[in-house]
Parts: sequence; structure tokens; C-alpha cells
Amino acid sequence: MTVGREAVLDVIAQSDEHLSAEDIYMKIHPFYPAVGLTSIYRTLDILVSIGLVRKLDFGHGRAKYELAEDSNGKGHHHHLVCRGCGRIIDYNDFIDEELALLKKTEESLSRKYNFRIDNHLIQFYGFCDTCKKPER
Amino acid sequence: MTVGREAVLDVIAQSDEHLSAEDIYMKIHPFYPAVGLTSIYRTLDILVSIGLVRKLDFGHGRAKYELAEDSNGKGHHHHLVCRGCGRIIDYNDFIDEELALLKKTEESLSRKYNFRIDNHLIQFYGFCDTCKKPER
DNA sequence: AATGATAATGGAAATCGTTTCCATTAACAC
DNA sequence: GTGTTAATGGAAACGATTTCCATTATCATT
Repeated sequence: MTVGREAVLDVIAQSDEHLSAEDIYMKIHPFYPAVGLTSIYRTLDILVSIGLVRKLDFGHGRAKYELAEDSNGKGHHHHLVCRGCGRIIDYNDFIDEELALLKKTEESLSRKYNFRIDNHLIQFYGFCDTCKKPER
Repeated sequence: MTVGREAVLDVIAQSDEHLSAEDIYMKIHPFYPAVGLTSIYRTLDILVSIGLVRKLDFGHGRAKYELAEDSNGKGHHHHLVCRGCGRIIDYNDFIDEELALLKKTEESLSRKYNFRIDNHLIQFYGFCDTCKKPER
């Protein structure tokens, strides 16, 4: 654990948003100008690989990162993605039902396709409050 | 509808795999050498926007495209993504249960967040048959 | 056929997030 | 304090996708 790595983890832990590598760089830079973007990427890879951080792709061309659910205080959640403004809403309604079904599905798929499943992704796409066009 | 557009849609319709823009270009080029990559991208955008084609991102850095479920003969399905070799498996086990829960969730989320949901994404990640490491 | 307006085209260049390279520096066991 | 190794950051490379722009096809109107 070096200064730079600590800083990256700190920033992610502090923030309750989904941060891109550059977001993180921006937040760190004022305090640790010596830490470069490359190291941020490297550190993120490590944090993801040890399971502390989750890498997310909402289709906006850049990866976002959030603290893994074990430590994020929000518990397991999924995402609502606005195609208008790109806003992401975390939700955990029905999360238990979802997880139960997912578990069941995972088990069945694992068996059927001889596949070891260790992660899943659920996202809803649409238009948020402010981006909804008036009905026509 | 121009020759190039027809060709793109044809290739997607014929194939039962998930094709990248370049895959499509490769398949079209021998027959229509005049059709450029740029047009493929343009056409794909159009096909996606009118709902004939679905754009997929499996996290391999390039978008993949498949025929929308209305016309693909496979019906609604979700994906199993192998992190080892990148293989994608389409499945539709429990699809009815999944869709039922998704529908219910969508309705609730729409109301709660005043969000118009028109699409969803479900993917499982893991390691396929051949990529599974021996248990240890 | 000739005209003119508009849509579609493809190749080159630009874009931009991410990776790779590599020479430098930090850490640390001996 | 010397040697070995891991970590670093800046520049350059990378690669999928977009943008630019001059050319070409389309087609309704004369």
C-alpha cells in the first residue's frame, strides 16, 4: 500500500457517486500532484481484482468505479441509466427478490452450461424525470 | 434503404453471433468493396435507433450488435459472458420469470423515480467450461 | 434530358479513454 | 550502502469510434 493507492481508495470510499479514472485523478491531484493518471488506472485495476472496487460500464465510453457493496454502506444495488443526461440512479427496491431469482438462475445456468458465475449486471435504461419528453 | 444499409442488415440477420462493426465490415467487403467502415457505423446507429438492432457491450472494448428480439427467432434472451475467452452464451432459461420480475420492478421504479424505462440489460459474468481453472 | 435540392457516401484525419514503454525512483533485505 | 525488486509517472502508442468534407447518388420538377 503506497500513498497513491491509499489516495485512490480514499477518494472512492469518500464519494457516493460513480467516478471515472479521470474524476479520481482530478480529486487527488490538488493534494498529491505527483500521482499520475497511469497510476490511477493501475491502482484501479488492482482494487478491482482484489474485489474492493467494482468497475462499471454505463455505455458512455468511460469506465466508472464504485466501492464494492461489502463496504459501500448501500448494500447490493442496481442501476437506472438515463439515456438523456447520463444520470445514474442507484436503487435497491425489490433487490431481495431480484437476488433470489438471480441466485436460482445462476445455479441453473452454472449447471446447464458448466459455467462458473461470479458476478452479474442488471441495468435499466430510459429517460429520467427531467429528460422525459412531453408525452405525444 | 440503400445497398450498403441492406447489406449490413442482411449480415446481422444471417448471423447468429454477436458481430462488431468490423466483423460486419469484413463480411460485407468481399461483396461490396465500396462500402466503408464509416457507413457501417452510420447504418448501425440508424438500425439501433429504429429498434431493429440491439447494441451490446460486453466490456471487451468494442460494441457488438445483434438482431432485435422481435426478429431474431430466439426470442428474448440474456447473456453469459466468459471472462476468460470472451465467449458469449445466449440463454433463455427462467426468462419468463425474469421478465415478470423485471416488469414489476420497472413499474415500481418508474413510479418511484419518475423514470421512463424502455430497456434493460442482464448479464452474468464468470468462466466457461474450458476457461474454468481446476478447483483448488 | 437538364436542373437543382437533398441525402448518403467513403476515406482521411481527429478524438479520447486506456495501455504500453521505459527510464527513474522508492522500498527494503542483507 | 549495496543489490534486488516493485512502483512510479510522463510520453507515446493504441484502437474503436466520430467527425470532416469533398464527391456522388437520388429524385422530383421542368
